[in-house]
Amino acid sequence: MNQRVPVAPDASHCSTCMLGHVCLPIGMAPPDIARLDQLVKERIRIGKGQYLYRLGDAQDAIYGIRVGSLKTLVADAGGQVQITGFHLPGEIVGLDGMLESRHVSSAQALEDTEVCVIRLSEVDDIARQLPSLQPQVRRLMSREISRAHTMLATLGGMRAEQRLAAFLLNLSQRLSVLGYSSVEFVMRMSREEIGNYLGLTLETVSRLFSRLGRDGLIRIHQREVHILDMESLRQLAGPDC
Amino acid sequence: MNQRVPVAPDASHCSTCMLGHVCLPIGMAPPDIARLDQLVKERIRIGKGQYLYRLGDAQDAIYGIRVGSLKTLVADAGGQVQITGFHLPGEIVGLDGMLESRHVSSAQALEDTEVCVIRLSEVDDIARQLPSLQPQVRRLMSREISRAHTMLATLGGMRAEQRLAAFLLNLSQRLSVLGYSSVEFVMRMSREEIGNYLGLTLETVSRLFSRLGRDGLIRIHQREVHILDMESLRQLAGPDC
DNA sequence: CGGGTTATTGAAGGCTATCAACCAAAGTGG
DNA sequence: CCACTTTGGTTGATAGCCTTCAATAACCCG
Repeated sequence: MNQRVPVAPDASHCSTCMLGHVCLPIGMAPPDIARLDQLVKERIRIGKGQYLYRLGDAQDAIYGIRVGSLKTLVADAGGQVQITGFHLPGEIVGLDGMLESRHVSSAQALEDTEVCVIRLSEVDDIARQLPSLQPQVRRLMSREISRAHTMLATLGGMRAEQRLAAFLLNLSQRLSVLGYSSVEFVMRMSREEIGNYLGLTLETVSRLFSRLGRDGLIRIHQREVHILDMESLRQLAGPDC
Repeated sequence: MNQRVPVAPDASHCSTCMLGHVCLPIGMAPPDIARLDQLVKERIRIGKGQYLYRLGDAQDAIYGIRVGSLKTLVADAGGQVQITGFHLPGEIVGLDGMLESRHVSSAQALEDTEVCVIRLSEVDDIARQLPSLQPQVRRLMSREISRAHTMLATLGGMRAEQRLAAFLLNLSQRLSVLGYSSVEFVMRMSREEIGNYLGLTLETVSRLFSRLGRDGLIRIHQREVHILDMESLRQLAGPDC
């Protein structure tokens, strides 16, 4: 099951973490970042397929992904689920569910994953000596709102092929920020998960991947993707991406 | 244009506002709510069709709706827009765009509207004497994230008729919280706006309204709706709504 | 009252879901 | 080590939902 790991005194902290440029400290002044080091006192290791939290669990912390990846999902009473996001290292999950201090979604590991635990009570404590922390948390939440709104535009306004192109470009862009190749990567999620996320069936996803391959925009084998023609892919996805 | 109105000393404050049970103070202890009164020093009146803020505007405040209604929307470089929400009195808008202190969406009045201005700098000031304020703001943001995720599930997993039924039920429920009838109300938005919001064309929306009318679930004339069979409507929308 | 906006309705076609078969890879267990 | 099973992915045929194009009607506001 999930393994809770206290952070050793000599272990990597926010100020020395390689993900500092994308994670919680993003955009903060270096002296402020040093003060974040007290914030994370615990980490959690999650095996592939395990849950970091589930709908209904008490919520008193948010989580920064250190290694691995997660999907977040909501479920209705009928058991139908909707994947609301795929999350890579440096991203913060668990931002919903503060209304009732109870998670209204679940987070499941797509591979073996480790997250930093950021307790909200500590946030309020440390914010007394670090006034830039509260606005920072708001910024992170704001980013999640904005991300969800962009996703609404994708589901509401694009057709299947556009959605898939936008999905690939988004993944490519986020991986490149982390230092990985933007044209050659492995998708950690199944066709079914991609389809659910994009409001399509897995068959449609598979077909469209094949078509993008036939058209020479990508080369794809199972979950390994090569982007061969980034420009055409961008054109497909629309003016933004 | 928009009219900025200082809040008179004897005017209604959060502690005496009729919307206290749904707006920013929701769930806060009464003595804490009294302290919120210093938070709102200004209101803005917006005429129908006018914008409260637009994409790219500097952002340093959030807004609580006092009277009227708004839609929020995002736009891509190609000019395509996606409506991300319709907002009623008591709801807070402007929660996105904190990442760069610049709005990444726009908010437009569906009718003559008045909002309370909540400056974020004041939030951080007042929070020093009122520790429950920061968590409260996070709760509101968390609610918006959760709302967006629910909407993703609607767009990703439901067919047109279900989406429209869910839309009507959602509106009905929110209006009833405000003290209005839950079975008879006026929609302030056009068919096109509903369609955009739900990822449908305006023709599909119109057709489905007509069909729901023929089937006896609702009676509809232009923007006036009577819900005749709430139960069937719920059944249509799915297990939750 | 007229002009423009908004809503309704019809016909046709395309996109995507559904149903189904098949394949590949990875376990599983004897 | 090899059948057998399971899981995930690909591809085909068909149906149907929803969009698109189009025309008409109703409404609203100056």
